[in-house]
Amino acid sequence: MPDFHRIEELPPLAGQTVITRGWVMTTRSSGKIGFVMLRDGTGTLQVVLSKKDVPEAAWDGFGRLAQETSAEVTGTVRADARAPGGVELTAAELRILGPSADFPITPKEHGTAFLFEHRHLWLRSRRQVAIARVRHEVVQAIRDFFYERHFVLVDTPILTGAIGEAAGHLFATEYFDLGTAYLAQTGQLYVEAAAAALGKVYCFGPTFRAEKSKTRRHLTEFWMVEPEVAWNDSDANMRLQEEFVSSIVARCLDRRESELAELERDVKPLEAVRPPFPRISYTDAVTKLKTLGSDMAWGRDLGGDEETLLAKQYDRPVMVFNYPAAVKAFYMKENPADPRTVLNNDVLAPEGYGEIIGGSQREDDYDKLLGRIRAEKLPEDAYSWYLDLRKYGTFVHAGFGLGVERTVAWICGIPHIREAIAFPRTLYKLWP
RNA sequence: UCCCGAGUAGCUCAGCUGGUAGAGCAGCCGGCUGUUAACCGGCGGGUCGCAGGUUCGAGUCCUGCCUCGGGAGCCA
Repeated sequence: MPDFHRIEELPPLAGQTVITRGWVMTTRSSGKIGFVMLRDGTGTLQVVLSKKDVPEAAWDGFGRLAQETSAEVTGTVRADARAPGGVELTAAELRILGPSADFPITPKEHGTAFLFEHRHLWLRSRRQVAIARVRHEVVQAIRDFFYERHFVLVDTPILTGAIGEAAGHLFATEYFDLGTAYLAQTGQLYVEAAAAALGKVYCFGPTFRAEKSKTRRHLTEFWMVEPEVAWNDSDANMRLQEEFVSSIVARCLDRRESELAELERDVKPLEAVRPPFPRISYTDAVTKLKTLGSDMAWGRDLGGDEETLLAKQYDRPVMVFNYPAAVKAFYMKENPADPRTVLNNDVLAPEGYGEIIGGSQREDDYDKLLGRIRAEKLPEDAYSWYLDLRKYGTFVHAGFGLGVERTVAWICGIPHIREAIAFPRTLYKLWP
């Protein structure tokens, strides 16, 4: 295989003769001169062919190029103000590697239904490439953040027995002679066990929810990162969250500027994302929502409308803490100052993107936890190992979960979470 | 599951109080030596989501169904 260059490597090579490969985006011709926009995932390149300067076979090949034909071009790198990107390739030779006819996604408008039916091909578009690169940066920023702070990655099981909150919202599958297994909707309970072993841990993997959600904020399969820290209380948990979110955003602003520009993302709101984030108790939030015209009542969970209304009041993510125990999960620690509430918090992203984090201090009192399990009629046997964590050296600890796709959608400024993952899984999408 | 909305050419859509199907783009053919979603000329392209009903006549009106999109609930 001959040595070749990726498009991103070409700008410093002006004057040199190189080989490059890629896929055709568009072609244009003015009779005896031809232009090809080539992309290879690292960048885009304009290739110029002059009929009199290339072999007949190469000129003939130019005529057979169609959208998404893959081709190899040999030519001279040349700086030219007329070329998009400032550098173009004057072709000496062109070879078709893979023909393409009638590519379904044309450079015109398409509806989302059509695009998602062709998701495997839509991924090649500029916007989708930019989103994929931002997502990659978000994931790397997450891993680096925890690595630098000496957290240990613990991979939690995807197949689990009956555990978690409500089994009706889990995907079920046969599991040999052990009955039904469920796809995990959280790694949190396992990561709590690991926190007692390793101190600061996190899990990062796919999560599954069988809810029949039909909104721009929901997927049935999504990626979630869940840190859990021994000896952190709810307040320390919130400080970790704001530092975490701020570092992810800063990293994208620093290293994915061109992708955000490609997505036409206004980065002003992102630049404001710095600690400290505003904090408001659930109770104060209810009062505030009422003054803003909402019919919100104490005791109800915040709905999408309430979250958006509240988040609009701030220029950065807002933390809402200490919700009523009745609307929250059994494992959240009771608030000693007001037992009607628990020591938890959500982080609401600005610009209407909603909840990107849900977290809490965990109930570390054996009897109180057992009481909650019984009150919610959860299978006590299934939670015996979880109760053990409170039996053998119980410890103050807290953690949270951040939804990767919601975070990516917010940072990219895209309207629908489905574009934030390569192959989204929703109520009606299992293919491709 | 509930509430809205949409299904017409490969794609995006138009089609008026009912009169027998239209545009742009894509594709194909031809022209052009600097194009930027190039441009100019020409050509082909339809089970109007499905089934039934009203009517002399239905893309258009009525009923049912199907598919998809948005929202609610649930949550990250």
